[in-house]
Amino acid sequence: MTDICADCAVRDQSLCGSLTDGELEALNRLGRRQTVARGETVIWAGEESIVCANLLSGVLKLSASTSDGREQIVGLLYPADFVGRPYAEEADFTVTALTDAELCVFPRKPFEGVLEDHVRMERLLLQRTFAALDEARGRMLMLARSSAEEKVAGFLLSMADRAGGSGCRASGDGPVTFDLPLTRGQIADVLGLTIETVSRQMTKLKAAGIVALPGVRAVTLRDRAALQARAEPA
Amino acid sequence: MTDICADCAVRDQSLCGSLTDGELEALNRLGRRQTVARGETVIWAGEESIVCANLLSGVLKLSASTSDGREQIVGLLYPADFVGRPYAEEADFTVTALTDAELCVFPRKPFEGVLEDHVRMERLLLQRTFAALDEARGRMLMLARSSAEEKVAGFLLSMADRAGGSGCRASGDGPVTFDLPLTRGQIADVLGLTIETVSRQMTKLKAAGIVALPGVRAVTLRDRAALQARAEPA
DNA sequence: CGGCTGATTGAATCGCCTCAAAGAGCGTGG
DNA sequence: CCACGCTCTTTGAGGCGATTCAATCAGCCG
Repeated sequence: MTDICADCAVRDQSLCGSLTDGELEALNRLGRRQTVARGETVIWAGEESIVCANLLSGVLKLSASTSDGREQIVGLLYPADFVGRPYAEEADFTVTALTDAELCVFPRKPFEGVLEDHVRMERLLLQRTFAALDEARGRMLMLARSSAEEKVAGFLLSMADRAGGSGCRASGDGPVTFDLPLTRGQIADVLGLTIETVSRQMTKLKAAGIVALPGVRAVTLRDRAALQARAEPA
Repeated sequence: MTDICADCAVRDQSLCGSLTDGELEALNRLGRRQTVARGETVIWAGEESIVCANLLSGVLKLSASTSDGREQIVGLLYPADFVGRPYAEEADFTVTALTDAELCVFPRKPFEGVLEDHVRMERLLLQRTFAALDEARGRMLMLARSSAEEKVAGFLLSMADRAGGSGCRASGDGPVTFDLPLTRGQIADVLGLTIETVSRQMTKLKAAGIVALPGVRAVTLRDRAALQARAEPA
């Protein structure tokens, strides 16, 4: 049998890290690799909640929209993050790939069974869900009480931290360059702003010499401390 | 031994509903009743996470603030809701009583032990945490994308639903009257508005004949459909 | 070179906030 | 019992930040 877990890049960071090689068997039988292209939607809000998954590579967005089309990104998912909503018949949020991505997908019902058979995995999921809840609540403060400048500055900082492992040039306070996996419009959806406001704030930070924008997607932090000062809250 | 669970009003609705009378013993030994007065803070953000609890009666707020004092209420807690954050060394949010309230308090560490010994309770907590996460994310959409009018209308509807059991006069679309457990300022903190804006929106709804305000704390829904139309999104 | 998508910039508007003052409800003490 | 002080609410006037609408610009691919 092909062992899809054998070459799993996130084996130890994901939920599966709580299982022994033997226990992994059960999941191994259940899971299947799936690649999704940038822009593709994996889960639709309002549809039946069919699958759960581990994200192997790429970045996904978790979004909610009003009936008249206003959208809000309520979370971003990175490799090793858990995707989906066990114990719900219906998905409340839409999951869409921001970059090409790879998932390890499990049918929800059988996955719930595995969860129930493996207490350590269930406990790890509980801890991650708490962490996600904390993050969501922190984001509520940001959305409701931060100015556009604070939102953009904070967002750039968090993206820089997140990109630390890959596109990083230097840590400390030296210039760091990285690529944003989001368009201006998507950044606006994360921050609860409009695309024009995000653009204006970026331009302002550039004019202040705090960041440089070598390309449309690229960002260089020239003065992390100044950026931090403008991010303040969150 | 005194059995504090014996006369528990929320025995079956709370996390404890997952336990048999026998299993309840362990929690019974751990827990202690605590009453808190309106305005009193139970958990301080940034402090060590010492306790978890079940809310027995009253309403609590869960809030976050920026370093410069701006506050946002990130959740409301009602009887039978779970309070606190297992598996975290530090509390990220402040919990404060909006009304006089009664809690069944457990020291966090020992509580985690009980959680680990009782899989059904842990599973129930997982499901509740997922539900809280869904709610928090839905609230993000509201905070970021709803107008002041939509926020206030939606808030009144949700409070009416919540008060359904107690202060209700009639269901359906007839006039329903209930008391808000929150001041205008606290409503503003929930909705990410200012106190003045909340007041103005309430006045506007009253002028439109959609609600009546028999007292400062009391609200009567005169036209639920119209209110729903103004709430739209969320 | 068009044509497309996404980003930037500008001008004008509007919604909500800020600041300010007055009013209502309520408990306390003279 | 009423005056007083306190907190919360309402209402008004004015300003500012973010949005809206609109046009231009940059990168990319056929």
